Amino acid sequence: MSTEQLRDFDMNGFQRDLIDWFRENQRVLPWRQSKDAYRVWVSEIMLQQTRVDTVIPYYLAFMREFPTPEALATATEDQILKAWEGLGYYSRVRNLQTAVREVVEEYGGKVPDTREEISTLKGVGPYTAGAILSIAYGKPEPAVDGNVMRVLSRILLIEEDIAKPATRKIFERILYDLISKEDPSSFNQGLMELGALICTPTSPGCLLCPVREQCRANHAGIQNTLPIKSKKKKPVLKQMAAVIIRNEDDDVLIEKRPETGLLARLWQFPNIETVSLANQVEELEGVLKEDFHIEGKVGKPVQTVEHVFSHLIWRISVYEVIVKGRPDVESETRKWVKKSDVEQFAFPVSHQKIIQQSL
DNA sequence: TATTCGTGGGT
DNA sequence: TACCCAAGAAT
Repeated sequence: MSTEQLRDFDMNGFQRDLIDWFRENQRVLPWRQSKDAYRVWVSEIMLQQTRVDTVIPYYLAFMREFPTPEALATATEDQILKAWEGLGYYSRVRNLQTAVREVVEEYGGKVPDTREEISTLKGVGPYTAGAILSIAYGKPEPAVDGNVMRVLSRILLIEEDIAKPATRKIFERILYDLISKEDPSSFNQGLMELGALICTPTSPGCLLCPVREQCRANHAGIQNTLPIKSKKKKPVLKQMAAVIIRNEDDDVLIEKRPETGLLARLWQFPNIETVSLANQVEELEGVLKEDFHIEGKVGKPVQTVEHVFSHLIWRISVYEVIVKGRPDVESETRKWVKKSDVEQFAFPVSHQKIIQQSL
């Protein structure tokens, strides 16, 4: 044991109390019914920056539709995006399929069990690698997520800024010493479970904590001031105009978003970012004329949808244009679909709202 | 390293 | 309301 932060720390007592607590108090969750590496993998990808309660129904449906690496490897992109619709961070599922295909082709369908190999897979970063290795394969590898940094900041009284990328490595180094070598799975999951149920961001339940005796922050009475975390900047507001182009036969025009970037390859209603709210109608009509060769007045917005992302806000004024027949605007990324068929396509939540209210 | 990538729930 | 937050990774 050479880690400075672990001097005079009761490692054995901490491991024992944490693991005993986890074995007794862990939640019953779908991905805990087996330690199959593929199932663990899917759950860990879904759980990135996403709450357990949100993930559960998606996980159950996803495993029913893609029960094996082979099933996911052979699915279409439209299928996997539809399965992910509403979960957010859609590159997760595209990366997951890319990685699963590599596992099928290069590893005979068996998820690799070394950090070196598993870390080469798309979408598998330091946390996910450690989670799969410890939970599925019982290896003593750290899995440092937000819970772990918060919990250990308090337990060991560490005042590094956990918002900084470099801080994660500090915890990883500590954990290579601190992690239980007998049950790395319960130890890692126990840290996260403790963070989720007891050692919460605000008002931690120290009176119920199984490791309060080992907690330096609790002894010092400063558990509410940890962890140290610098603040993020506010999201930028973007004024948008979207248009529902439809005809008298319930045909609707939709388009596919660009290959990369925000909401990549999801479907949407044609829309633009407008320079000014005052001239929004003119801007939209100009684009309809030049880009779609559709003449006509868009009138007043039929609804306004606001959607908040991590780093920006869309305030969307939704217009409607009725056309005759099906103007020939189709291409690789634009198509006419029956209103009743729209549900087959994967849309971002902001456009799901448009569908619900106006379609 | 800082930013880009969603969404919904909690306070 | 206006934040903050959640089992992060890619760029």
